[in-house]
Amino acid sequence: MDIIEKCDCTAVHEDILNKVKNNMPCENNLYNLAETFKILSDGTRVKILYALLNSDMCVCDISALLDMTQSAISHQLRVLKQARLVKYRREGKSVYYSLDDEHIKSIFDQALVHINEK
Amino acid sequence: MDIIEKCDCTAVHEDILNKVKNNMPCENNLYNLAETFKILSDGTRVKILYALLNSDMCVCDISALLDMTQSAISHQLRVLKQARLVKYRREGKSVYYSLDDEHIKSIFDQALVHINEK
DNA sequence: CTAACATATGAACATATATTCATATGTTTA
DNA sequence: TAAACATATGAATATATGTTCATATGTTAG
Repeated sequence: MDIIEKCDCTAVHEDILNKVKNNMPCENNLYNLAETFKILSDGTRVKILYALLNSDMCVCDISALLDMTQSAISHQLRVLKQARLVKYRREGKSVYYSLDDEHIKSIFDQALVHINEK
Repeated sequence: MDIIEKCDCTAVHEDILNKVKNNMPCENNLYNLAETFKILSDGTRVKILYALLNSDMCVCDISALLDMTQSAISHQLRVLKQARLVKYRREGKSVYYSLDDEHIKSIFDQALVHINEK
C-alpha cells in the first residue's frame, strides 16, 4: 500500500508551513465562506439582492425589473431563501420578498471598494 | 413579429419599480460584483488566499499545505492571478505567490460576520 | 550540455448550475 | 365552484468549472 504523494517537491518550507497552518480558520468556516460567496456569484442573484435593498418586491415586480421569466426569478429566490439571505411573506395572490440579512450591503460595499481600485 | 413578454403579470407596481430601477448600480458594477464573488466561491481558492494572508508561499508549499496536487494549485493560482488577487515573483526554481489586494481580509471578515450570525 | 527540479498548461472528464418548458399549487374573484 | 391570476417546482438542456493526467516550459546543479 503506497502513500499517495500530493506534493513531491523537496523544497517545502516547514517553518512557513507550520506558521500558516496554525493561522488557518477552521475547515468549517472556510467551507461556509466559499458557500456564501457562491450564492453571491450569480448576476441575477446580485441584482435581486440589490433591488431588495431598496424595497420589498413581489416576484412579478422582480421579473419585470430584470426582464426575466417568472420561473427563472422564482428558482433564484429559492436559492436566496435557502441561504437565508431573503425572507418572504404572502399578501393575497402575491408573495413579497425582502432582505433577511443586514450584512449584504457591507459585503457588497467591501467588494466594490476592491473593484473600483483595479 | 411578437414582443416577447418576460412577465405577463398585471400586478406590477410601477412606483416601486421606478424607485428601485433608479437606485440600481450600473450594469458594469453588478457584473463585476458577481465576477468577484465567483472567484471567491471555491474552497480551494479561499484556502489559498487565507494562507497568503499569513505569508508568501511557493506553489510547492501551498500544495503541501492543502494536500492537493501541484497542478490543481497551479490552475487555481492562475485564476487568482487573472483576477488580480495575487501576484508572483520568481526566486530560482520556485515561484512565490503573495496577495495583491488589501481588501481581501475585509471582504472575508464581512462574510464571516454574516456566517456567524446565522 | 544534461539531468533534476519547480511550475505552467492543454485536453479530457466529471460535476455543478442557470434557464426554459410544462405543469402544479395556492389565492382571489365572479 | 370555476376561472383567472401569482408563484413554485420538477425535468431537461446547455454551459461553466474543478481536478486529473500528460507534458511543456523554465531554472539550477553537476
